[in-house]
Amino acid sequence: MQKRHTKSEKTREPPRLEAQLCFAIYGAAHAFTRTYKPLLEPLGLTYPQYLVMLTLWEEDRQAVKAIGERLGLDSGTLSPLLKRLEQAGLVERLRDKQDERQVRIVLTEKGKTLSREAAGVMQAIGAAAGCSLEEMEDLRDGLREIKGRLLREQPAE
Amino acid sequence: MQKRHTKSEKTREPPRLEAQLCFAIYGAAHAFTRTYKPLLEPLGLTYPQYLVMLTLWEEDRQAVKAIGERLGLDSGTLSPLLKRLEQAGLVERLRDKQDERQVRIVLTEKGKTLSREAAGVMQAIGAAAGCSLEEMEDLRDGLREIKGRLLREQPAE
DNA sequence: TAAAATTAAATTGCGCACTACGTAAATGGA
DNA sequence: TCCATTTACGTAGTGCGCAATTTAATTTTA
Repeated sequence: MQKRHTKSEKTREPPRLEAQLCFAIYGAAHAFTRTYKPLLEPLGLTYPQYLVMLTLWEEDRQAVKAIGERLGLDSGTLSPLLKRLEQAGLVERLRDKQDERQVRIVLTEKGKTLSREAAGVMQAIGAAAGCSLEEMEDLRDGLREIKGRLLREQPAE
Repeated sequence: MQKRHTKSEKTREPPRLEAQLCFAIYGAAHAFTRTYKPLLEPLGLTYPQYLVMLTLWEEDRQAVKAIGERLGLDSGTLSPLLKRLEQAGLVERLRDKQDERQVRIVLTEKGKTLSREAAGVMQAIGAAAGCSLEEMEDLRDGLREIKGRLLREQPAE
């Protein structure tokens, strides 16, 4: 497959595979967001907003922290994002009565209704990816695996 | 490696799997950038900057457009990024004499030297991911595959 | 109970990433 | 030659994503 090295520099040995994996994961992630973008536009959602809505459709009234743990995002990212969802009328942000440090994110009726429309998005993605369910499962598992290993190495900081 | 095929793929039932794949790719991409971040910090590079440098170490004097095609980025993203690399003294931006629309990105000595230091980063990533070469290859190929399908569906817009 | 430590969100600042738009240089007719 | 079109970059505005700091509420400890 490779044809154009050993030209002038042979100093570089095999960073190629590592680099290729970098490019692959980077490109695949962007490919996902690009594919979703036109599908989500009619719903008025960005891709990260869609992911937040997915977690809320699974479980309503979550605290910001819980959403952040699910998606690997912190309050610096979520606070403004959730405010935009609130402005769009999809969620409300309510202080927890028991622990007033927490803000619970609650779906509005409009937010709940949106999940029906979003069902079509999921179908479309499956079609665009041209994946069987087993392919999706394999990829999901492979990604979870490498993600898990990457994140477990570091936290011992 | 994969043995997870519990046949019975007709269960078109839940959006769960689609959601899980979303979360997986999203999380894995972020896990990559987070793992790289502390390793790249001593080099003064962000992850996207590192990817740009990788392409330049493979081939110097590329035009902005060529780099963009390699990484799937456009000039709106690359122009400010390349300016920061220039300010860091790693590259120069030179107008092409033959076609003055193009700006060629040229490694400085400092930029070339940096590739030696970066070699250590690549080792560290392999270790952090705990991956064999085959695993990395499999994942790369799976990602390329799905990315290719995603991007080929859309452009017929 | 008061002080200290911990925790949850929000805020700030910087760097991507994309869309839309603008400028200038090359190109391709008539 | 002229002029419309295409191409290569750049800028502006919006929205993530993260680190560091701040504010406020809760828990711990003395």
